[in-house]
Amino acid sequence: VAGSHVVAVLLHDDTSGFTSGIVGEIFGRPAPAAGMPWYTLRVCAEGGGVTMIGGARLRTGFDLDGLVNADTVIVPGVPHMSDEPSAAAVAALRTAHRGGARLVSICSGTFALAATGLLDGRRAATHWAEAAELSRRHPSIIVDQDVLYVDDGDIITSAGQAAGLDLCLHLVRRDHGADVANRVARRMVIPPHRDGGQAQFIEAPVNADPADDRITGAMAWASGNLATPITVAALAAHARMSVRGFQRHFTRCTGSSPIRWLIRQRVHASLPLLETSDASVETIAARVGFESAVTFRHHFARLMRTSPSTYRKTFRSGRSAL
DNA sequence: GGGTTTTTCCGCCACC
DNA sequence: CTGGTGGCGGAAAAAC
Repeated sequence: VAGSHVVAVLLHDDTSGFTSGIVGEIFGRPAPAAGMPWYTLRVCAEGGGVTMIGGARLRTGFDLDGLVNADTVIVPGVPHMSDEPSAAAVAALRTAHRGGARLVSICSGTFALAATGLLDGRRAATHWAEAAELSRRHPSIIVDQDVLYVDDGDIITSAGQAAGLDLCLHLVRRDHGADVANRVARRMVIPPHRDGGQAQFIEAPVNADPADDRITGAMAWASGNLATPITVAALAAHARMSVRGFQRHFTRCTGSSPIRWLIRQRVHASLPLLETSDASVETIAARVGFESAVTFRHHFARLMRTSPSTYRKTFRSGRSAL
């Protein structure tokens, strides 16, 4: 598509403004750098308007026709989204998908995508409290309860309302690279990437475990010192725990083991370097804390499904026209 | 790519 | 008895 990438957000009654606001903040604001291809946002609703939580009414600039020729269609969740969406909305989503649009849902918006049948046999995420209901209604969908979002190529689903933020940043990363996504994240004053499970949010988010502070403290220390070799023993020492206890607490509050988390951090830190610097792969490997380039390539390939050098080439040769 | 060494993981048990 | 902690050792993974 020449020119601007069209993002259509499809609202439903009882929208809170929060999720649609996320979409607006990321896709509705100007590009982080002048002159680059960016997004055009269309806010759409069946009938040209929706009710909002608290009794407000929102009139949108587009009806379902706003989905026509969109490159991305985003459906934010609302309470009771699990009610069957209208036939017209389902048809519009199907048509958009057939026309090449990627379909995106936030939180319970996944139910609307599920109603199109396009998710059958594929992996999807939704809010943890509604995962069971989604499985019951659409048994062929593989509901992943352990992630913030699932990117299945042309269909991308996210777990909770705030996970929609992670997902939208992920889309920017996919379209324009990690460096641009990081700049958008910085503008919004949020961390550029959150890892892993919603598991950490499921159990007792209210009763904060004092051990979590020591874990996050160790994580912060590691993030700031990625360039140096870091052992699990050193992390445990920073958390003032035994290695065994540290591993236990880390997996509980993070959903992944310490070393896996660390490797992800290192790979993520390498992305902007690959995109914007001319440093060799070896140099970058060292800068993000891998002891050898071989190890770096190994983990990069496992997580990104490409090699560091082809990743670099992809973002050098104007992939952002997507 | 395959083999060796080192590190991490995790079940188990003992302890508080 | 419950619920958390540390240490040990074999299995698995990572680094070389």
